[in-house]
Amino acid sequence: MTTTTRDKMIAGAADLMSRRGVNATSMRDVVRHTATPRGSISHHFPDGKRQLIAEAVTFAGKQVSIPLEKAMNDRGVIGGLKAFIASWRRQLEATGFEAGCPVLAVAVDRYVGEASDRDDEAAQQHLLDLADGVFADWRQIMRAALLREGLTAERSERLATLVVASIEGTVAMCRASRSADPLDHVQQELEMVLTAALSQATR
Amino acid sequence: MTTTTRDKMIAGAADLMSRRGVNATSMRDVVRHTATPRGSISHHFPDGKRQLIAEAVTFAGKQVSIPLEKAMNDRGVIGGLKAFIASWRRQLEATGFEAGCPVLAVAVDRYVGEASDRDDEAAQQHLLDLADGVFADWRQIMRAALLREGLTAERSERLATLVVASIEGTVAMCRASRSADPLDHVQQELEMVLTAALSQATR
DNA sequence: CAATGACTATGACGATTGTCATATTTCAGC
DNA sequence: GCTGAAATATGACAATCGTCATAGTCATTG
Repeated sequence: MTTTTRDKMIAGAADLMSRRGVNATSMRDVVRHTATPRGSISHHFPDGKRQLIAEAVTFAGKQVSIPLEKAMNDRGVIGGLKAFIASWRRQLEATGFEAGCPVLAVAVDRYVGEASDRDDEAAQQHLLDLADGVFADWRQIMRAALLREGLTAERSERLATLVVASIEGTVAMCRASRSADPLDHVQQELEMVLTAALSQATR
Repeated sequence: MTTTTRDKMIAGAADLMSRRGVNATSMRDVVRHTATPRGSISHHFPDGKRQLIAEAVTFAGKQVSIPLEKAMNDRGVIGGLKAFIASWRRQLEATGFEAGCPVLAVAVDRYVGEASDRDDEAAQQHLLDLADGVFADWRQIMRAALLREGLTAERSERLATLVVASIEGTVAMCRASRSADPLDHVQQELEMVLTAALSQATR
């Protein structure tokens, strides 16, 4: 596969970003971590680090949204929620609570590029828009599943926002406390909220 | 006041961290932003940037927890929640959705210090512990208020975790989307969850 | 075989970083 | 007013950053 090097760089960047944040992940770290050639970075990503970050964000977004959508279709809203949370728990525990969410990292961390881009607000907003798009994507999957179960559009939107936001926050809290306890607590409460909303809708 | 310079540096660091993240905030930025003398930084913070970050985290933690605890005591759980969310909304809108939560920034962003500390895991954990302590502090205030209203210890702990985690995640999402809509949605749902839990407890 | 293109290797560049050493200033307390 | 400590100013240091230029390798074509 000719795109192996490029893909490894993107996946490695997403992984490092989820562990350290955007600015703490240097391109030299990426090539070290993925055992890829350093000279290829400007070849595969002519727009530099900003492009690599952007591709890492959309990559991480799809990596979550694709199985999430499948789980929602196969197992319903509650099953999809369980699968969503389980995947985050797996990532946290597999990395010793080192890796969080790379999309959240972009949403929190402001990328400080080369001197010419220091005040380039447009380029900055582009990364934020990408992160926002990923969140909106996840939210939309949740929202559609809730709609299918008979909830109103407004309620579905609100609950989807609550689910995505609370899980993102919880993952960060788990990383800080090196414990999955917050995830357990949030999972229980979210399941109660959704089951209550669903039973209320079909009543 | 002799501590004015020091305090301005801490507050400025917290502000910049909430806007850009930890690593995108340089000490030169802090002194530029706060109009404080650069030479004083090693005087007031002999342990360097790591100490400044640590003090900024605990400062930001108290800045939230003190009014939060007061609101919880004065206006009850729901009123306290409203005040909690309102303060975040104020900060987001006052800065044009630039400033998020500096504590979350520390929880997501890994500080990359000088070469001698690159592999110093202990010093790294210290900052994470501090962020975790702030989250635990906020959670504890919420938890105590719920306990006072008659909820069980387990339920109070779970709901407190949900509230803090979801709001942290929501603030980051608002920053990404440059909109307070997620905060509106989460606020409505959290209020419904808490009122339902309270009425269930006193029944 | 030649050659054309994609890909890799390596070193250098200016800029910025955190830190430190060394003045210089400020200002209580005597 | 003098003195000594606290605070501030300034410049330099090594290290690292993202980027780029140049040269080398390699495979797939004609």
